Amino acid sequence: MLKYQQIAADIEQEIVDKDLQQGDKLPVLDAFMAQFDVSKSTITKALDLLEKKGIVYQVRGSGIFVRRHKRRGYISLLSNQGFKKELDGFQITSEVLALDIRRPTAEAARNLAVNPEESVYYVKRVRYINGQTLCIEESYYNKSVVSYLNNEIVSESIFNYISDALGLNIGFSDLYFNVGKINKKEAELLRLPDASPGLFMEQIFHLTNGQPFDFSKITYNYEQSQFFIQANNYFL
Amino acid sequence: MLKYQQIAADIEQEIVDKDLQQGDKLPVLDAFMAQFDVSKSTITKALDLLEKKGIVYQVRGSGIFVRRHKRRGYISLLSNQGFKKELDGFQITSEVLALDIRRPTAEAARNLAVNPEESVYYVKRVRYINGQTLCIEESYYNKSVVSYLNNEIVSESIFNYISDALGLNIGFSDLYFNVGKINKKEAELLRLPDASPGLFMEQIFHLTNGQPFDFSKITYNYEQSQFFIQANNYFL
DNA sequence: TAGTGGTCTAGACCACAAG
DNA sequence: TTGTGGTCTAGACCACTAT
Repeated sequence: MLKYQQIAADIEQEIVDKDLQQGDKLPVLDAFMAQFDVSKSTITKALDLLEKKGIVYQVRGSGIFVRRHKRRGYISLLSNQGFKKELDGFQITSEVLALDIRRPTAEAARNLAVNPEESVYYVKRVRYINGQTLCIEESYYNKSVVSYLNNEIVSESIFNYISDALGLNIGFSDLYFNVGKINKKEAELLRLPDASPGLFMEQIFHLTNGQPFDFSKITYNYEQSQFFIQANNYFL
Repeated sequence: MLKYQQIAADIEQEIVDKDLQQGDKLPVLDAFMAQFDVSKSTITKALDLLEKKGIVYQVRGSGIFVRRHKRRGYISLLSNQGFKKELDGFQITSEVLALDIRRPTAEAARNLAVNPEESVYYVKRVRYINGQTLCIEESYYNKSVVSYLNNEIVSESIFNYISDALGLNIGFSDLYFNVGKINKKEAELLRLPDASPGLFMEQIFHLTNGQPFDFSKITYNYEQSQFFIQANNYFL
């Protein structure tokens, strides 16, 4: 692990351990430089990482402060990998409805940037949170990247498998969503009345080298769908 | 403007001018160093900024590539300032339903971190996109930050006023949302049937020094609500 | 092996905030 | 005025990709 990543992790851990709250001040740069025995740039890099993650904010001339939102049970749309951390204390399980190798839809082929003739993995799951339906998920995986999947893998965290077992590095993702009414089939799976509100999401995941490997379409149970985003204003 | 910001802006402009697409390769670092006559760190800083904005991705040992999503008409949830840029070609207008100074609700006071006795600006608007209802927006502004508002300002972009006229620096925001059914009052304003699906968003905006100054509750017309997010995987 | 991006340093200097 | 974070440099060295 790189120095600045380790330092960032240490500082983050310290925030958790000391249960620091929004607005609490962290030590000054000089203190961190001494503590970790590294140059100013390395500390800055570590803090920039924490800032990107939405954990601190830096104020010139003043100090470094903790950024911590207070609401629990919201799904973070930035931490990519589905749920996990944001929902600690919440139990996520999956029921696998389909797992096979097939031709992608035109839409899937386009989003995965693969030839429509080329087979892909298809996975359809219903996901549950504390026993209640959370969402229906249909995923297409580029087979030349994700070469093998089985029922066991697909019942657990597919992303853990991809990064840990396959050693692939997940880089970034594009996420689109809109709101509408669910159809009869979706209503059945989500155990909701027909034409209930629904959140429809599409997400394309890329490796760090830019290659798309996963195109997913997710329909959320509106009763369980609470999301949050921490945005930074790089935009001016 | 700082060197690295200017360089980032120049590179971004060049991507637009040359109409580069997702995956297109940019010049190598050495070329940029020569072109702008700055050190490697400065170029790296500029490219990191563009990476945070979701405009490029960098691949070690390979190069720097353009990242560009293809779908148009989606509202970016990361570029903070409501709409504007993402919706070029789309006309956004506002109808002001209320503008006054009042005691905040308990909820607004909590989110703005002000005393419940302390008056705040309250603004309620309906926003239209190409003449169709887009959303209902109720906003509370911390009066000790946003000291003055009038009907003219509030009919246009409040954020432009805050940054340009008041000279305040908008830093980051926390955004929460869920999906449900709109009530009768909301249905009227959005010109939708009662109990239509709706997206309910709450957003807290902070200055760069961390002070919250705007708490907004927004109800979106589900027919006009298409959103996108470009996420990076800093999370591992 | 050569090319390319990433990390890290030490230090000079700048810009903003607080007292 | 002092403290604090931010920018920028020049250069050494490292890690990954492509060929």
